[in-house]
Amino acid sequence: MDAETIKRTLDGSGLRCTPQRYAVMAFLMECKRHPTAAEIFESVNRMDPRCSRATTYNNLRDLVQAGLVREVAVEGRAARFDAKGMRHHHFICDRCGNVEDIGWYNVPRPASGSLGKRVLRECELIFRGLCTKCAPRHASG
Amino acid sequence: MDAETIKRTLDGSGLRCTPQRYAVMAFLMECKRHPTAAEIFESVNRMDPRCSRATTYNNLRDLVQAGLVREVAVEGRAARFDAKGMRHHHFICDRCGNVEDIGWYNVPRPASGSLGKRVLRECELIFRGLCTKCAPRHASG
DNA sequence: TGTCACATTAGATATAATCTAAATCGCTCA
DNA sequence: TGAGCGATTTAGATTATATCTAATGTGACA
Repeated sequence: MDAETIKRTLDGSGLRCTPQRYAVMAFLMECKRHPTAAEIFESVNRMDPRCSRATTYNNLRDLVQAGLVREVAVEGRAARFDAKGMRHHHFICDRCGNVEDIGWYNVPRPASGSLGKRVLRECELIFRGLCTKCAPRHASG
Repeated sequence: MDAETIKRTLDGSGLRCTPQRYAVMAFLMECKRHPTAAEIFESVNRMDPRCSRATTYNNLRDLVQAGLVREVAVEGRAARFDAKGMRHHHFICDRCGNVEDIGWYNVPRPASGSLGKRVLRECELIFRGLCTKCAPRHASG
């Protein structure tokens, strides 16, 4: 994922490509995990101390609003973030709260009657259980 | 939903049926909305000032752990709660954060290969968009 | 009635996220 | 090049949400 691609992605969404915003987006794009805002801040700030906490949160908000990044709320824990690359669903570990990708497959929409006058924008599938790390641990104790 | 049913439900989950716990459970069972913890506390506390904030949160945690209540995390907002009655999916309004029920229908599980060694416990569908209240407001301004 | 585990409490504390007001950046246009 | 100006950034305060603590209460049962 080269710098030019990220710059063009930001430009295409009407977001100026500032060093801080670039750093947040680049980090999310190369990050295999689904980091929390605090993790993103730490990581980006370590690489470039010019990026403050507020800026990290501001940029995450902007990126989510622009549709470039997805925010995943997790019960009782900090939200996780995720650059929208290939479509996928999410698996959330009940034990450690980690969020992982599950390959995308089509989900049947609800009957139009059950939506009423609501405007449907997105439709996502969330799986819950124990992740690979937590499953054996849980089994033994 | 009579008192005896609630008492039996709690007993059946190994939870003592205290007045506070009963009040939280009863409120959730008769509540059509999906209230936040703060709303549950206010409502229950108004009816019976003996139920403190900590107790409300403690009991919500216990009820969720016992599988009687579902917690729904909402991006950027307080979590919502929901007595598990009939199975259903959820619609979350992007604008006001309200959570509403969508009639349940079967969701195809992921291919076992994509789950790896994960232990799958639940599988839920989340719809996002604008609720009935917010849709017209949004269209006009 | 005494005991013990479970429950509850008020208020302090922790955690996550946002707000504020001032400073700075970096386009655009001349 | 440089003035104007809206977008962006900043440190730290503040808010919102939830949990913890240590003392107290409660009820089933011997």
